[in-house]
Amino acid sequence: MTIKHVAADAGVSLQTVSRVINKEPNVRPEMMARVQASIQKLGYVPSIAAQRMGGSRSYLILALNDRERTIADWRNRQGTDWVDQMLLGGMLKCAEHGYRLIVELVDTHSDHIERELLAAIAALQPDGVILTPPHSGNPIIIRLLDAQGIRFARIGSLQEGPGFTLIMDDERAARLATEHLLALGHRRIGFIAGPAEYELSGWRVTGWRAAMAAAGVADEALLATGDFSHASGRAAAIGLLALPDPPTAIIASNDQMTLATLDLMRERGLSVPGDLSLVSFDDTPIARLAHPPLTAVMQPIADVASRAVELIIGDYAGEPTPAMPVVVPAGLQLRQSTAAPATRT
Amino acid sequence: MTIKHVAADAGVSLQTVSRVINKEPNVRPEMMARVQASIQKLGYVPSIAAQRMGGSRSYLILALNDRERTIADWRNRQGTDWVDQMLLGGMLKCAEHGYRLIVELVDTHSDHIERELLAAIAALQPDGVILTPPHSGNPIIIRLLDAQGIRFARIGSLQEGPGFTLIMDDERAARLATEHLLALGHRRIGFIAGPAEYELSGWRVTGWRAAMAAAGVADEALLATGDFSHASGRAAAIGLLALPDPPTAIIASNDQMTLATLDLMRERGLSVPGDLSLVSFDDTPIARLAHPPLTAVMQPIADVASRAVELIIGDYAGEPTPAMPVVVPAGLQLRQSTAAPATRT
DNA sequence: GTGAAAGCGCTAACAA
DNA sequence: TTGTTAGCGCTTTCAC
Repeated sequence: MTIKHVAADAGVSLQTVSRVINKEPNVRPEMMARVQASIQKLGYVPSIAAQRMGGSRSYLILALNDRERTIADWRNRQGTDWVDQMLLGGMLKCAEHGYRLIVELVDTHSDHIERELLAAIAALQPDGVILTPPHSGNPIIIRLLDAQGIRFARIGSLQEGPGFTLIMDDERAARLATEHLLALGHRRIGFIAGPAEYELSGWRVTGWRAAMAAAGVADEALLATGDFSHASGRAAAIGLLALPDPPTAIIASNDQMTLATLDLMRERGLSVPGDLSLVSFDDTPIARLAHPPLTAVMQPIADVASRAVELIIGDYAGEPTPAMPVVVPAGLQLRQSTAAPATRT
Repeated sequence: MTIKHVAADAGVSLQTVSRVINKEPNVRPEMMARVQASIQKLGYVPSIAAQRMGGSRSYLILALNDRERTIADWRNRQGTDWVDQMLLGGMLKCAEHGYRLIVELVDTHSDHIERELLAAIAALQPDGVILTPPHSGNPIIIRLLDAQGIRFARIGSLQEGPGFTLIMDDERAARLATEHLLALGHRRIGFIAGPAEYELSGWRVTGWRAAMAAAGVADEALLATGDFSHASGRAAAIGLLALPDPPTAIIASNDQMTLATLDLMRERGLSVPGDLSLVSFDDTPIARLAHPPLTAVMQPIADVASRAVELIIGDYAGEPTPAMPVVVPAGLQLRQSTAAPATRT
């Protein structure tokens, strides 16, 4: 079934069929109806390879993820569902417009990152690329994509430069989380930050700092840093709890580090939220399956991915570009890991 | 960068470059080296769209999943990582061979399933399709793929017919699980089966039945059925526990139903494994994050997906086809939800 | 062992 | 508004 069959069946030229397929103007309604009837009847669907060859779009969008971290998450099976949420939001939005989303893994730290990316682009010739952290802040990738003239969306990066930028308002989310704890009566609220490699690590710290300062209880000693791993979260928690005036609540920058803190408390025979309130970031399945279920900042990954696809596709239709960055609000999911602090003696 | 540039740079014809790319014979080693040097130098990567247009492969493999169930899993965020494991095994294996894996969602119950599938095939012209349950047992899909002459692998189906078939040895796994409980001293072992729509539901029951019969403790009253949902698992568990001679252990056919049973026990103030031993199926993240962590049958989804890709790609190279079905062993992961039964008074 | 030709299914630029 | 022509980058004939 090719465009030729349709043209023959409808008694028109190839070009007219092509125009109908691509919703181009300058086709009489009756012609259009006739062509569409033939398309329907013959079950014709254009080959994207041929469309691509003809100089049109490839209807392919690449979702670029960090290879090492993604594979580690898949192997660990700890419930990290970043990729699933990307697919939920991105793939479904793609499907609405006849696009496909292809997940591609690329090494961030590799020196041949350019080769890898160029190879993927040359092979697939995607119409757009979605960058996730830490790729979204990688100047090499950004420059390369820009030079190639490929539209791309950067999720979780505010770095200046070309491409659509989308963030989940981490700063505000961190402030909300902190204010929630302050409202419960906490004054010593520790914060376990993520690695500096991720821009959002800084935003989250900023939000916490702002809320603490506003409440007049700021103390940089309450800030620790991890690298998103369980082990690093544990180490950070140990440090915070060893302070002369330890926190009564801790916010950790992802679920793994929060869980590490929870495990540590359990080991020490202490209770959450009795002895320590805990707020997590990301709200992957692990947060709701923990005991107690964790109060957590929900990352609207599916929404952001969906918006990213819209931006990439919408651009083609000549739609106006919204102001950057596009901010998708993150919410605080209250669960059972937060409570008023125990009264000190 | 096209094949032309390479040909010009190497001082050979297009055809020779093409031969080198496709590892065809009849190219002198020195020619080959020269061409490869040019390819390397220019960073040339063939366009898969053009390759496809030229009558060659598309280097695309479709992973067909059930739309409704997959989207529900993504939205629920309960840690079901079937798609991730498919990607882990399938996508990485694809990457090794220059292929891409595209996840495609299709309605099983839809009457326009043929239209959906044909559209995807016409658009992408994939070199192969991987079918997962319940698609893998769907005669309409199987017939259609066969008629289209597309290679396909069916995971989790033993139904006769064309295509490669792969199973995870559910029957043996169920037997192992049952024998584990028997060895612990259990005699009343309940089984919550999955819906008949999934062939593997039956295999699991068969394994349990065989082990129970071999031990001389078979009792069909101990068999209940659910539909893989939490609610159905709960209902099934309630039924089993209400028996005159209730089970001291229950095996449920997936993690959701096992967790429902665990929740039920907790509600009733009973302990696992103290009052009831529990064995789960699938071993998604939820199983290891439960309290207590669940002894579970691990589904080697990544391995199976990897094998499926190998079969599809390998076939092209003229490799001999292994005997069907390809059986990938499933193991039993021992955790803390199983123990010897409490002694009856 | 190598090269020249034709054609895959589609779209862009042009002409009518 | 419609049809015609050329060409996208590659692989397949088929000659040499």
